[in-house]
Amino acid sequence: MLSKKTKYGIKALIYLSKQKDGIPIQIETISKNENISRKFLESILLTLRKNGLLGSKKGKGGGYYLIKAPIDIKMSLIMRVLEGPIAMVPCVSLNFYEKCEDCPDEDACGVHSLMEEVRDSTLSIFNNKSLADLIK
Amino acid sequence: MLSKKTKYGIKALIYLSKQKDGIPIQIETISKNENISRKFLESILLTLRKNGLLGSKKGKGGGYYLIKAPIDIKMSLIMRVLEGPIAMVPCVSLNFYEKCEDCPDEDACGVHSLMEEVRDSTLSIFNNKSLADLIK
DNA sequence: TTTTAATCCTATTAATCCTATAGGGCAATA
DNA sequence: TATTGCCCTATAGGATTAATAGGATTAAAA
Repeated sequence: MLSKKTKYGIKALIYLSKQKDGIPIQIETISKNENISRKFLESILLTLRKNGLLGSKKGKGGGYYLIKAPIDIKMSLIMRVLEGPIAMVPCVSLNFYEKCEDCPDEDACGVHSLMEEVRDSTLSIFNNKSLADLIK
Repeated sequence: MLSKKTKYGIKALIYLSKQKDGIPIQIETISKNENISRKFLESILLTLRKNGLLGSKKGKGGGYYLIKAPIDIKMSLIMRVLEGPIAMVPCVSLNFYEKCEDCPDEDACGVHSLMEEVRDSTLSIFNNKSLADLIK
């Protein structure tokens, strides 16, 4: 299930996509327009900035803005930054791989190969969708 | 991320698939062979039984057994029973639908249609895999 | 130079969900 | 009727998520 963090983050990104390029938008503005808790949103925007999705400007007239064009922001990146691994099990995760301690042989594991399939199909969707595709 | 409940449940189902049909296997046996906490496994097998995946026999010589052949048990059912909705958001869930309280128009929502795609592709994998496919 | 308006950052709380355990009840078999 | 093993509910503890608090820092404007 999608966390609220991810949901709020995507909403904020969509909101920013609709603004004029480069003009900083304040947290408060997004918070009110999208009905998201001010402080919670603050921490979300911070991680989006730290992961290179947003730029910010401090002080009066400051705020957040998109660094790249919406069409150049893949959904797979957004999902990884906000939600974490796309795979359902760590042992098939490309970016967050971890071995199962209880599984002697990954290649022989039925769950492993099943989850690999799921990962591939999900990933191909997220890789082929950009933030721009969410705005219609 | 897949919960331990689901992981344990699948392991137990695989274990039962490998047994002779209809012979009840005790919780204790599965617990020891698959290294799963006895009591936790007990509650998992109970939900599998209540959802029509397993049968049980009480008393001496009792235990759990598969009701259907592994090939007739779709992974989509197993996932729904153990993990819950397959969709990432309730508003695109087929079996556990819930309206987003913050979204005025689902058809205009970009997240909605994106998650519908993800659901469809995941579901088509789970619908086309059975428990039998996990055993190789 | 002072005020004001913003983000930045860390810490903490509150709530929820997940994992695991406890203990007795109930049914079937021998 | 004793024993075996599932049935069921309750609950504890921990991890994660969601939200809040408060001040530090930076930049623009008065």
